Amino acid sequence: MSKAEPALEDTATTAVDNILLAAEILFAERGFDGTGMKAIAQEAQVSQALLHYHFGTKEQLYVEVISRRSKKINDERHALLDCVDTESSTAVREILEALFRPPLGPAGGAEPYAKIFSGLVVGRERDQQLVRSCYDPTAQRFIAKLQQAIPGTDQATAAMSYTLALGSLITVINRNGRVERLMGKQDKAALDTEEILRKLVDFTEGGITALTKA
Amino acid sequence: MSKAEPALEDTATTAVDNILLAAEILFAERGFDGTGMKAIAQEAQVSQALLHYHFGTKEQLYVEVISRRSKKINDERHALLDCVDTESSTAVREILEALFRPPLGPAGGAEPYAKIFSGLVVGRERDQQLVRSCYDPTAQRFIAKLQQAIPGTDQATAAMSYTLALGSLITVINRNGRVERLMGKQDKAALDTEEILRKLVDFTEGGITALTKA
DNA sequence: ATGCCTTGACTGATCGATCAGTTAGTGTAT
DNA sequence: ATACACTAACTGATCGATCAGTCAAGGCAT
Repeated sequence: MSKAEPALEDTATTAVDNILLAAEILFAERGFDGTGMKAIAQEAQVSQALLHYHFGTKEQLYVEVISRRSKKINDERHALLDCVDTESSTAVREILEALFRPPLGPAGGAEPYAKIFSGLVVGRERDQQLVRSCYDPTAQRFIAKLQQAIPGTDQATAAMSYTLALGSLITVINRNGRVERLMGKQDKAALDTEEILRKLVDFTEGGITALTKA
Repeated sequence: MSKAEPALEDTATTAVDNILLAAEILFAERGFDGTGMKAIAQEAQVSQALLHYHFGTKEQLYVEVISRRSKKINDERHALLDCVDTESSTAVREILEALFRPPLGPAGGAEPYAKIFSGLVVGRERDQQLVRSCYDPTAQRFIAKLQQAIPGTDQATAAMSYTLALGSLITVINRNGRVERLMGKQDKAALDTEEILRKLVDFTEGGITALTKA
């Protein structure tokens, strides 16, 4: 009993984890400039000074939130992508599913991050270097895999395909209710994630086919 | 000569116009929370108090910037959309071009707004009501036109097509250089607007075809 | 001289960041 | 075992800077 055993620490999270979680939620809801260190500290139920003690500056905390979450997402993407057989007739669909499913958050708990993720795609200057370091390497892997799956596709076309497909994702990842509103749905129920994913893959596969045929 | 004639006011803009232009630029670069009224006043070369005199609050100034620019964009969209013959074989392509070309900014001067436009699509709570009032009516017109052009398409499918197509737009409207970077372009020249527009229409038309066939 | 613009000066509030100081745990010499 | 030294974790108080917004007064047409 002399040692603390981290194995059984279930809900008893550490202060650092509390801060990261609180920061992720608030950054997602209000953006970087809209979120105060005081609000994060209150949400995490720690003192504001502790945030600076652990992360230095607000910007470094922001970087930490994004780099950690992006690592989880991209690790999951890589695992799915490596399973794709580029010779298969459904290769493109599988590649797209590997691209879309992890950020759509089937592995629980990534929902608040979705807004940050979307924001990065259209991001300001601050975010662009983050995208470069956290997402560009993975993007290059997807682009290369697309070129393998569709013979005769140059990097420019594959990169454009990747970019446009990613754009389609971010309009449905947000879950702001606009799609349902434009659909004229009477039942207020949100769309099912699997259904969205299927339509997303249908749409982007059709788009890529059109682009690479042209 | 007793009246001010707005016809010949070329570069001699009014203070209100200067404020709106400065606000648009800064809101686009730094976002709502990242932009201070002092910075807008300096950019517009007027006093900070004048901003509050003309627009009341920062939020009202923001609304004014977006509602004015969105009106121009959507007026242009409506004009193009009304010219589309839904019986034509190229109807979908023409509809998509009507959707994409105005915000891509061929009519000069809309470039800084592109970042605001993108931000609205993935927007926070504040922006969602703005999207509803400024863009939803136009969106419904495009969705209805799509249903006319592709017989047998229900509103849900057309709305999903519209949403996904719009997502593709916002990744290329930003011009943050990522597409060129992922393409591995040696020449630092940015992509031509007309070329981007063509690929965008190719991609989204293929996607919509896939969605409506399914 | 009346009414619309425009301004400098200013307010209280909130921002991110820093500080000295407290607590708890750990190793170490006696 | 006991006393001491050192460190990581954490906090309350407070800093200067900046925030959006206010106000009385000046300029300047008609």
